[in-house]
Amino acid sequence: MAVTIKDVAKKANVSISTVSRVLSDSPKISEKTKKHVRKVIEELGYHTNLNARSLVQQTTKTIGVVMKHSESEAIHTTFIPEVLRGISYICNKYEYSIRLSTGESEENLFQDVLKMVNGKQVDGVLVLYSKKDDPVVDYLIQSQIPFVILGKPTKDVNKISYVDNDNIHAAMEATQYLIKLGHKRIAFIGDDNKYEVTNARLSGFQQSLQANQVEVCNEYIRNINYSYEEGMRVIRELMSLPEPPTAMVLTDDLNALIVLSSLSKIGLRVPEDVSVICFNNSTISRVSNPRLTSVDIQIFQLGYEAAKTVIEQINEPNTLKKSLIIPTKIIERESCKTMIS
Amino acid sequence: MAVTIKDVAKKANVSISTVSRVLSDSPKISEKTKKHVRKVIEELGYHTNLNARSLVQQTTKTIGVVMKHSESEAIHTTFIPEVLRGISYICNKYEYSIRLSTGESEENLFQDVLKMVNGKQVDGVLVLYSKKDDPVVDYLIQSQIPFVILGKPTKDVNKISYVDNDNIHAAMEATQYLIKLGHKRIAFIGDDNKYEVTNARLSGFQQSLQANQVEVCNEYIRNINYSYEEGMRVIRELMSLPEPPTAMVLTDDLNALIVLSSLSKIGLRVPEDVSVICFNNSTISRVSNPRLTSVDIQIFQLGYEAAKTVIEQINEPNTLKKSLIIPTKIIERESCKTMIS
DNA sequence: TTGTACGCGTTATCAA
DNA sequence: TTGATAACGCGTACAA
Repeated sequence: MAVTIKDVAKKANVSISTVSRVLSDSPKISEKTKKHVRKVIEELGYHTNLNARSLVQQTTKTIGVVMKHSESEAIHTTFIPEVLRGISYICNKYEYSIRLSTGESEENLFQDVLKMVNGKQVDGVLVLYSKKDDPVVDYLIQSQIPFVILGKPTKDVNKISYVDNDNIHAAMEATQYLIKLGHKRIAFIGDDNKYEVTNARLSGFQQSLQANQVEVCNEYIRNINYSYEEGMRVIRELMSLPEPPTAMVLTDDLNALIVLSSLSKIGLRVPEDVSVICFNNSTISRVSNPRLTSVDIQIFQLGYEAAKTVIEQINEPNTLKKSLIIPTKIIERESCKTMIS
Repeated sequence: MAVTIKDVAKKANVSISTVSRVLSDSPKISEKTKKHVRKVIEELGYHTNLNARSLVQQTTKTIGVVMKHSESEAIHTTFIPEVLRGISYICNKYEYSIRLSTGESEENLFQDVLKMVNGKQVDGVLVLYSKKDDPVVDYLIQSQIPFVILGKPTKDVNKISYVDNDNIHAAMEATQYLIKLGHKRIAFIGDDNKYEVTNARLSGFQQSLQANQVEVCNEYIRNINYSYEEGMRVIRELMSLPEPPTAMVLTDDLNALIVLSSLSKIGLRVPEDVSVICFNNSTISRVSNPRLTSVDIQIFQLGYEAAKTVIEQINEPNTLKKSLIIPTKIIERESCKTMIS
């Protein structure tokens, strides 16, 4: 059995409470006994049992991080490690720990969340996605636990704190960027439209076209879900249309990589034959061939602010729900070109 | 305050212990009272406080997962989400939770680990990397907590359970593969050589050359650490050598992507001018242009088995330390070609 | 400034 | 088949 506060007390010839007070550096304890007790703590190699502390303090100093469920292989490869970095940065700073909740299926994930909040294992929760009719979010609202969504809530917006980009606006800008280059036949290739991000970006795309009196052509709106084969097929179809697109906006740079390859396979060059702009600006954008012009959504910052907001909500539970929009920025590289008409 | 077992007991007119027994579905309780108590539990919305349970049972049913520290931006992008998938799969299956330990700096990470194992917040630990003189591992050994390394330990091999590929062998095979295609001037481009993987792969590379009486040329051994600029520089240098390499083995496919771009920039084609084989076989390998011949190290499986081993060690602490080697396989795609001499 | 005693929410042992 | 009660390890009023 591990060494407890009792053992320290006994060996130091003081009471348990004294030890406890030394641990929390209470000002009511003389420097002398502090020194003494600390020495004993050192000698015995004592460490406080965080479970016991949680039990009495009714707080865990840990947040639950809920990822997309992973039954599909398409965990957003470029996204996860980077948000995790942002989240970790804050958690380290505020001395919070992270409990990770993945889950094979949606049901599985839900149970996992249920368990950790019902089981009082976390003080707050950070949900890394947003989608319609998510039981997880419904439950979190009802449970009253502080939580924030990384993404735009699909409902109950005023009951939920969230951190997000303005994806509609960002997509408008991206589309606008292509239009300014003279493109009129612009395709939109999304990924998993179960999630709100994709929908928001599509919406922005469409709005931008309309705002610029460019005809929105439904044939140009496609979806490849991180599948190479699907990408090949879609690109082939798109480019063999009577009026093939001259530019494309992609919702993720991994998908953009697929499109780059597909285009190359059928002998088309980027940006000479078709311009490509994508979202996320992950490492992939920076190293592909050609390097991709990409909308930087500031993934690290997203994680950083989201985690920070969770902790704020924990510490001031009655504060208003807050929403934070992280700015985006188009990083120009080599994949877009003026349309010569 | 949340509803506790006491509240249930009171409302159901039974003792606390009866409720507890119902909770664990003890056979000593009559079906009748079980039904009754369960109904009350339902009505009150009672949920077990897992901290309290951990306290008395001296077990947490959670494992700590230690990632590389993240001060560098180069969290191995392609690796993390996929191992996490494997780990999650097992954790869900065995009803374990995951506590994630990242950390800005090495020191930071170390403190994090210290806290979670000293604080009795985890039953076991999974370290997702291996490197020399790692204080984390030293501490884990000394602390007696069950743990496993995903990677090859640098020392104390018989005190440590680990799951790994045979990276030396895998690198030999990859190199051999190029040699069989007729290549003699083969470069090796690694990534962060702080970690054991890179070293093992380099070693295998060198051994293979020697075994095949191919001269090992130190100028051919390089290191680009997920840096595009560095990649450009190295490739330029390499290819302007009097005798430039005709083939390369890369330790990661993200780096391979950089090399692909660099090569293209200076007008060299893959595989016509230089063959490229890489490790990890992530999505990137499958979608790049050309698609990369890659050593599949089975990342999911790695995570799966590692997590499983941790749980086994937890449940049978006195069993021998076990090491598991996950087989690798070269996935042939488009980036290698016979050398025409 | 320090000690006593109780409570946090469970599980487990021993009686009944 | 059920109930009291003692742990588990810690924090904290209250008392001294």
